[in-house]
Amino acid sequence: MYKVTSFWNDHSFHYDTAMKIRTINPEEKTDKVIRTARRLFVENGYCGVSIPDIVKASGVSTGAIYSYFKDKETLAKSIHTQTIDEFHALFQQRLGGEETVYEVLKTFTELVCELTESEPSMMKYMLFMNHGGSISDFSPVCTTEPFRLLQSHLKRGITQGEIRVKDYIIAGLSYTGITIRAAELRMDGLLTQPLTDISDVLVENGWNAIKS
Amino acid sequence: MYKVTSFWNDHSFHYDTAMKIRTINPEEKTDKVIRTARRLFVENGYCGVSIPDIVKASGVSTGAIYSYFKDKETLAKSIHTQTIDEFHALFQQRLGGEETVYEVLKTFTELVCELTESEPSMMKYMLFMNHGGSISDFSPVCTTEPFRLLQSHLKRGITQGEIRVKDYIIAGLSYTGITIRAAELRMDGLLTQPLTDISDVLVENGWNAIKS
DNA sequence: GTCTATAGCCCGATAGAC
DNA sequence: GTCTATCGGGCTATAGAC
Repeated sequence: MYKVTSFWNDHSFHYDTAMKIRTINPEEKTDKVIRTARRLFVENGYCGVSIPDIVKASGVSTGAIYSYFKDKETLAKSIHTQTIDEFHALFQQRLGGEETVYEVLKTFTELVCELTESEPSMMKYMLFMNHGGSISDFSPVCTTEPFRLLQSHLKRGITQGEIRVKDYIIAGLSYTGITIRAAELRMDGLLTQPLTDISDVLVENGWNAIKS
Repeated sequence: MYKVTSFWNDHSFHYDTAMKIRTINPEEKTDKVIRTARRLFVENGYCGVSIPDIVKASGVSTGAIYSYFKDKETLAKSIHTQTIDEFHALFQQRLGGEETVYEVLKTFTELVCELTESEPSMMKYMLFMNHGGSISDFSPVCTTEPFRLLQSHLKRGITQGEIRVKDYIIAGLSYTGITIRAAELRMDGLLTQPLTDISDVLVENGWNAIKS
């Protein structure tokens, strides 16, 4: 059997009566496996990373990995779900719900810029990870919650006349395309400045692309 | 030994004296292997495609493949080079050399839109193919000739005051980001319209993003 | 629950027939 | 030059000790 637990829960540490740290517990190891595997997957692709590779890089044994995850595909699926959930949580956390469309878009760009610098594995996963059709039922990142949230704000902006582009999908890809492309080039090493230094320009260009 | 020949050369067909078609010759088979492998690579990733897979899909035997290409990596490298050369040739073919910056950018978008519909494997390769670090010295697509050509025109546009954004790299990614994102979403099945139907909108949005 | 060792499979690359 | 058969190696997943 296997189980997939939340990243952050109240079982992350156990102390015995003498307050000495016990053996690292399963939740921590699961987390370590997921983060290590995500980094390796974005670097080498799903098929390019073997379980022995993950064992060596994470320090968690084969047996332990297979006790947490039924198989390699289940591990990949956990990484997928948790990465998107994590991004969505961070995005919602920054949104109070009362913003103008412009402010929501600006928040999106700023988040992507910051995460590209601070959590490159996470952003690389979201932008580059292509499970190569081999794993069938992975929702493309652009159909997931954070992007649907963005789309609902765009629809509002179009209705209210703030946005010139009438199709909300085209408006969305036109705004986000700039931010996403900048993140891609930054992670490919073509942009040498930190993305956080140019997020204002990206917001400005994206908004010019679609505003009325 | 192995050799990599140009896609289009004068040895593609041989006729005997009675004008009956001879056995399919090596150039045709090399081409078939490259195109089949490219399609499989973009679908399943480099590591996700085995030589037996290519043998089955192309109808060319293992022995023949290894006579054209030293190994799997050499085959991948040939695909990479030829795909970029092919795109660059098509791009230059549409440019007379006397265009305004706007016309060059518009030509780029129109080419990407048309190829996304007519040669999806080629565009998928250029946009998605990530050799996962495993193959070391692959130039990222965005550092290759066609993109440098675009950049030289952008520099001119900035100097002449047609473009507001002062950094040519940021101007370039802001314009192309929209076109490229549209191609990505189309190939992921999220855009149902043919890209050729919306290329005017993409040009307009991209130009609005960077124009003075 | 977690370890090591290994079974069984398929891959990349080659050898040798034609 | 092109085929099929095959070798060694490394993979996924499991079995069995602790």
